[in-house]
Amino acid sequence: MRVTYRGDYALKAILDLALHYDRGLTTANDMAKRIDAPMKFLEQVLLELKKGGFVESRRGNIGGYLLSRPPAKIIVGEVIRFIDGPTEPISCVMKGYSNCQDLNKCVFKKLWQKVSRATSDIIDNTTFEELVSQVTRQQRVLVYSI
Amino acid sequence: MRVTYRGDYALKAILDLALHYDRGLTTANDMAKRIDAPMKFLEQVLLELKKGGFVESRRGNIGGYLLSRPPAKIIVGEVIRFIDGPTEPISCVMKGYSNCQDLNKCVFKKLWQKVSRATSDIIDNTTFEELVSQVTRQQRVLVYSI
DNA sequence: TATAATTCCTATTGATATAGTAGAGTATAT
DNA sequence: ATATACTCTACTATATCAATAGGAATTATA
Repeated sequence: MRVTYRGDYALKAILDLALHYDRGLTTANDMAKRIDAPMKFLEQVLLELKKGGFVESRRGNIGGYLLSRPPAKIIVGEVIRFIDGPTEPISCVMKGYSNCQDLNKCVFKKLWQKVSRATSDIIDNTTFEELVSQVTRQQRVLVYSI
Repeated sequence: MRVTYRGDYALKAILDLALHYDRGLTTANDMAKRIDAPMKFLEQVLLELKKGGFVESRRGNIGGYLLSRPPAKIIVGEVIRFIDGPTEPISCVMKGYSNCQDLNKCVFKKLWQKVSRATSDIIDNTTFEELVSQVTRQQRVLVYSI
């Protein structure tokens, strides 16, 4: 698995929207500043996220973006796969691939399947609700420590 | 983590040598046929593996390659990192990277660190001795089932 | 109705990585 | 000598990545 800037921005964009969930729209411009992404690049990513059904948008003056589902129903693995493609470390372990002919190859296939499963266990069991609560928890800690 | 063809061939080459450990040299040509890799490409990979101290070679007539250590002392993670580079899913979790300024970014950093550790747990605890015994076990099963 | 703000859409670019291909040079057993 | 095999370097074609750019379409509001 390799997370690209697209993927990184996508996750950060959704977290940003999750942190503002139920509090109106967020513009690409504001978001870009907060997550430190080039705004025009972020726009492309947001457009993709819209096609993926993760976000909705409103055009025109005072337009912007918002989540199309509550943060609890958006899963990290789902987003990153949609943006960056399969998370498997090598194509031979991807679904739809025929079995290896050679047994020597198969021992590696098993290894990569393990890696693949371990990765999925993490990214498919993390929702943006959890991430939001992690952020707010962190912020409380910070406030106390000041 | 993404395993390239270079990495894939490197692992398969070392397994091939491990299966012939203590039984003389193996030529790039023979190996290429067995692991189904373009021979000239494999040569480049073997040269790298030599630089990495994983294999040794002998030139000239009846030359070839052999492992420079017993299979029990060669670890998958070591090889794949040497050939394909860091296995971290994103650069911000790599060693030598400064901490994130923004807390929002940090929740992802933690996530990718988890993925990174889970991956390392697997690839850094698998030796070629284990892979060899898996292969031979498999072959026994096959023989019985014939 | 004009305007400003905003999303939507597509094209282009520069850099880098990937997966080879090719060919000549060097060493060595017979 | 010669055949065989490793060594070294250069080259190429393709794809991916990370933007950058510019304008079209939409919408609230003055």
